Amino acid sequence: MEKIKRTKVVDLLKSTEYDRTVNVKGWVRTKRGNNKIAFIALNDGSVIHNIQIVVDVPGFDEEILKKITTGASVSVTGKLVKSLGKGQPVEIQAAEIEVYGTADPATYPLQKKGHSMEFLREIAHLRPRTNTFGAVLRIRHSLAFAIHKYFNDHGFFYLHTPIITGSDAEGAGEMFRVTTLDAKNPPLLENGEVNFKEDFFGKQTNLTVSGQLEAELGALALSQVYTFGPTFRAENSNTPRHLAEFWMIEPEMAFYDIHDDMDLAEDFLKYLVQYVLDHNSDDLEFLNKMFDKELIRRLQSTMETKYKRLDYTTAIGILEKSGKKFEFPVSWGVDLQAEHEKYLVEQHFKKPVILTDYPKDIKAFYMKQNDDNKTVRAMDVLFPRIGEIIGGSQREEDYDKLVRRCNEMNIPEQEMWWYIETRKYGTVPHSGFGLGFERMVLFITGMKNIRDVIPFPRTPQNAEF
RNA sequence: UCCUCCUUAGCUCAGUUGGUUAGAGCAUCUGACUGUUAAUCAGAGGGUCGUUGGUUCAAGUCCAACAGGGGGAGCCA
Repeated sequence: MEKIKRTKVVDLLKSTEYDRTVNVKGWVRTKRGNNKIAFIALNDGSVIHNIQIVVDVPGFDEEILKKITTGASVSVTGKLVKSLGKGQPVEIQAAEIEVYGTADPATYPLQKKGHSMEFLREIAHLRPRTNTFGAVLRIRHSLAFAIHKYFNDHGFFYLHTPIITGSDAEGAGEMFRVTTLDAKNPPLLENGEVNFKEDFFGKQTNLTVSGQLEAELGALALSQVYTFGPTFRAENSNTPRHLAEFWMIEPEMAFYDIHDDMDLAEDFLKYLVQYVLDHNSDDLEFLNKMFDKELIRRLQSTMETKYKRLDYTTAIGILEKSGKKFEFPVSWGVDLQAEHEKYLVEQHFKKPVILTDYPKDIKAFYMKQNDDNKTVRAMDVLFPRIGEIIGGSQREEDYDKLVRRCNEMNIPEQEMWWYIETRKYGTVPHSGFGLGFERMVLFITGMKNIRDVIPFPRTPQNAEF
């Protein structure tokens, strides 16, 4: 038989050109039947659905059919026909089957039946072959693409900020050290401390915790830039919302005040949700059915509503008047705890909330100071189920105020000279925010644990795959 | 890092006040069935009860330490 080009399952299922010979390649999900007829559900990851292969058993070598078990990889050539059974539009009547790789059923860990997420994390090398991870990974891709598309279509430039950074003053958490020094025998100074002058870069370096400061440099030249890259936090965080290695999106815009910043954040989030609703409906329906019956409705409701915007001081008033007993008592000046954010978003307003103008003492040094000398132009977007999904602010563009704030917060001015100097030459008002990519995937897929929305999660005590 | 719960077959779990030979469903294997839909029906195999130590005549069951995992909290995105 002449060689026929492979067609993906996603295209075969949409095809109405019946009775033509096609070739499909993929991994067996199930085989069932008897000694006359067998049905193989084949999946190639192009779509959540399988294509059904119909096998006339007496016409095939028994040894080949024996190898076709759950997990095996095969190439099937045959006639694409309208399905005789219910449940699928088309099926393939197999004429030729080649087995690429077998999967011993006695040891292959993936069964036809569902597995717990905890078990699947232990077999991260195989879990992409499940329906759930296929759906999550396709949605993750869609979201990444939509992010680039949104910014590209809005005149932003993709700026690549460094992954290895020489500054440790960003204040966004513990950092991973990057070094080529011998851990057992490092060069020492006379006082016994490690001599980092002999290290690869001639100074202490770390993995980045944020590309924001560098993104600001880009915005102060290109007007609108964004970063989309990996970030690293060496915090000992063991929660369903934290990773040691995660991806972050950080747009930074010159000539934007905090209101422009909030407008962009809200429009951006809605665009991403709508993009996935439009392009991944099969995967969303699967997740909605299997994991989270409210998922699609919740996504749609965040599209329809306008996010509630209010300042920190007003929010504190609402919490104080709520009459609720919080584990952490509320008063002006405290940082909002998860329980407080949950109350505001899920009980009081019942919609996403954008909180602004936080006390300066609980926020970073680079945020623009308000005239009240108490608060800064920060804005956090709080989502149901997730909590803080975006953190952003208008940046302090005044040279003297920024230097004063650095001194107050013990930020080493000499290390940050390049950042501070942008306020000396052609400074402009500007703003930006950071979106945790995995938290967005978490929200859109309805998954419950952030370890299940990234292919290879990095968490404390876990870097197996 | 703190609090809390869990660890029994390949997977998901049950296992009584400590008491003979540790159970189920699914998966796997064998057989039956001419169109199945996470097929169905019948049968079979499969366990050092996370590890180490202790209490006891006797430990899957009680105690301790350690390891791994879940949930909550903090840190944050």
